[in-house]
Amino acid sequence: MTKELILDAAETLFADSGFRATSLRDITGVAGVNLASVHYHFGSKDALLTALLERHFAPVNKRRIELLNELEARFSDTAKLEDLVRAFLSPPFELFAKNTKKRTTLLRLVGRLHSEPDEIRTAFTAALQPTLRRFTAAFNKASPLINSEEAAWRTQFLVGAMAHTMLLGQSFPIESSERTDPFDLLESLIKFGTAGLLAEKSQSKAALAAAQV
Amino acid sequence: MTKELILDAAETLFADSGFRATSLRDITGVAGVNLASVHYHFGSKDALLTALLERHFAPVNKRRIELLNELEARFSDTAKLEDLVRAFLSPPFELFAKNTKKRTTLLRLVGRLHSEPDEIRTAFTAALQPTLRRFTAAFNKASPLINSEEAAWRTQFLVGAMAHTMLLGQSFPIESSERTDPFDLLESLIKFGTAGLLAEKSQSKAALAAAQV
DNA sequence: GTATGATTAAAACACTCGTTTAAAAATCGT
DNA sequence: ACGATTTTTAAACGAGTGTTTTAATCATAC
Repeated sequence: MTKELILDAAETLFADSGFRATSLRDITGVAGVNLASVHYHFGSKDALLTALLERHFAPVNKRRIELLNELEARFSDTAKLEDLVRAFLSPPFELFAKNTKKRTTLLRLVGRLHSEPDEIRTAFTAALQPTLRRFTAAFNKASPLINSEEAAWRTQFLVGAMAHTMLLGQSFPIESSERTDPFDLLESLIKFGTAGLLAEKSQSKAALAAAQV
Repeated sequence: MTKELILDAAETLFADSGFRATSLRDITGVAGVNLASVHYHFGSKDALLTALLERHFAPVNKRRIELLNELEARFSDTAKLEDLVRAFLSPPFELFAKNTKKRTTLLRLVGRLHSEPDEIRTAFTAALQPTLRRFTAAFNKASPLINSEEAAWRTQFLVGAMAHTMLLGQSFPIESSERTDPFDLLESLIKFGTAGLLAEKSQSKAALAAAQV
């Protein structure tokens, strides 16, 4: 029980302020448990973060791969790019939809993790890497205008757009729109990313120079 | 002289490890100056960061607005979207190109600032906000398929893709490509962002539900 | 050359951090 | 009901933080 209290508190605080800026005393204070119980149950602050990631984000990547497998099985080698993008982006949004209490907390946490200092981010990034490789290959196959190197770059662009959007969370700095259904946001992101991935490749400066010879 | 040494060292260290994780002793150690000189010249660690931003990133936003003004003056109200995107994205890349010594350090620093904990990021984000508003309006005008709210969202997507890309910097996790000319990266990002901004708007779930009545 | 002001230097301050220790309390099987 | 195990508690440790203080050094003008 204490274990859950700690994880819940840590989730919120990490999402709000980041890993390094959140002290164990902050966490145990919010959770209403003793300071030492963190080390009793998890061993260290780093291990607490690992447990946190394991609890929520391992399932996200698993779900992504599931969806990708379904698409590839169904459409052999002609899966529509938009479906692929959706398979990549929707699992984290679904994740938070299930945890109605936390609302956008988890989304912000994911967004933030993408930009934590390197020592912290490494574990998170490493876990994402295999998933990214699969999707890069799938994007590349579904977007014939670009080569594999370009596909890898653009996948990173998509990850960046996603992470930044999640980090902003509910505090989206747009005056006009009070209606910020995260799933509308997801749909916009899918359209944006799909079009970006499909765009004609630009010629590199090196290629242009060679063409003029 | 000491002032410059401190700024240079802080730039690199902040870019590598983030603001919070970098101690003043780290900075003065690298700079080879006394610890107290930071407070003598800047007043505090926060003020040091402010000075850093002022030195490099105020010119970036100024340049963006300059380029935007030129485009709008030249093409009245039909500026090409790709040119607008280029006007927004290229100044930070030009910035680092001038500082040949530092290479991608500055780029990584900008990328990281977009995701520092809120207290730190606020100043940086606030400085970006007016620029973002101008570009959002310009994007909206040049991309007739989307409304102003959608344009604001997509501008944020673009910022996210840019920030993430800059943060990755030279350590781009792509095996195949050793040739990572940052300006090729910029061109790809422009193509990606332009296409994303031009994409047809998706119907929101609310709109779909209304249509079925 | 010496007085004046700007800069640097060394040391300490008050505080927070993650972590550890050791005792108290609670839980559970028998 | 008691003994064993798990969990919680309070207190402290050592290291590291930003900041301040005080004295020493430097540069510059008279």
